[in-house]
Amino acid sequence: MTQGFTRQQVTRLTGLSTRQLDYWRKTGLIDPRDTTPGGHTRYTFTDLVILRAARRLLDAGVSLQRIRKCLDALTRFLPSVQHPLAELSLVVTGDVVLVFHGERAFDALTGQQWVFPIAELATEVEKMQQRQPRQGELFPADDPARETLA
Amino acid sequence: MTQGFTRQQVTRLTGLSTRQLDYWRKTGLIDPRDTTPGGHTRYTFTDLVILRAARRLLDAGVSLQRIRKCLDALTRFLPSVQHPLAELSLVVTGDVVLVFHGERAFDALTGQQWVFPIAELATEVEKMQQRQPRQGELFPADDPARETLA
DNA sequence: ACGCGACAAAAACGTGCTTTTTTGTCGCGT
DNA sequence: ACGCGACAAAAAAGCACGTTTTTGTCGCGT
Repeated sequence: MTQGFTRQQVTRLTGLSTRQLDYWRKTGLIDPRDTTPGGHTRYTFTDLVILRAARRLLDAGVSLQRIRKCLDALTRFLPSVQHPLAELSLVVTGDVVLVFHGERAFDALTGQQWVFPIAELATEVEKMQQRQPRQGELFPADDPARETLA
Repeated sequence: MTQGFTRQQVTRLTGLSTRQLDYWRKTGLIDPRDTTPGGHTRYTFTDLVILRAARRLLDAGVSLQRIRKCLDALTRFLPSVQHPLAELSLVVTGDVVLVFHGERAFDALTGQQWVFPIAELATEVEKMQQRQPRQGELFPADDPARETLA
């Protein structure tokens, strides 16, 4: 297998600058293990995927600080996922990153779930419509004490 | 069929206040047709669905101004969809509303598509890895004039 | 080539403030 | 009940500012 990617290889593969690579490594966004005896950095394949994703996020207008938080949150909310960015689908709009995991979607920062199958709303309202009283009859919305005579 | 929903019925079905209904109608977020000779408003079923959705969006922390823009954008980007809010799925996070239409997802405000199947990134990088030259060989990244002798 | 340090420009963030939007409440007439 | 108008509180948006983060560039040593 590969021994690890050099910095230049990574810049080619990701389109990131060496400056960014260094800074990101220094600030802890990634932590490639050093394998060269001379203290040179070697990036793993997983690092590559992460960096590639980060690049796209940047292009999408997501700031680096937000990306940091997202990555933090991902590993926090999905500890079972070994390589979050390789297994998940992200959707970015505006300044928010959504994570799709199976059927669920949630905010990558807060972990809050926010799925609205609006279609179900229609049926929901329809159902409420069914229970609508005929004319001027009030129905006991908040009267739990109302018991039928069993 | 129903002749149309009265204001009170709508407040019950949607959980919205009469004030909101009036204001929203006045500011053009909805436009129920008047059917009563006395000038009383009658809401259509579609209005109900829209209002119900708007309510949930509000609860989710989306401001009304954003909802306005979203509704505007929806009818603009998906003119083929007769009743957007009844056919689409929305995902809300933070201050953004995503629309899911079939396989695609895009920002409800800008219409910009932002889907990141990160998994495909892996294979993408893998492919680039394949084409990687052996040692210190430079490969002609931007040299289209390089022709083999055919 | 890589890693590091330093300087500076660009981008993003937070904060406090003002303006606009939205909502609640009351009242009056139909 | 509905619709409307008016006043005020709450919420959101916009804006200017200083601070922090991020990036580019240059240079030096390995």
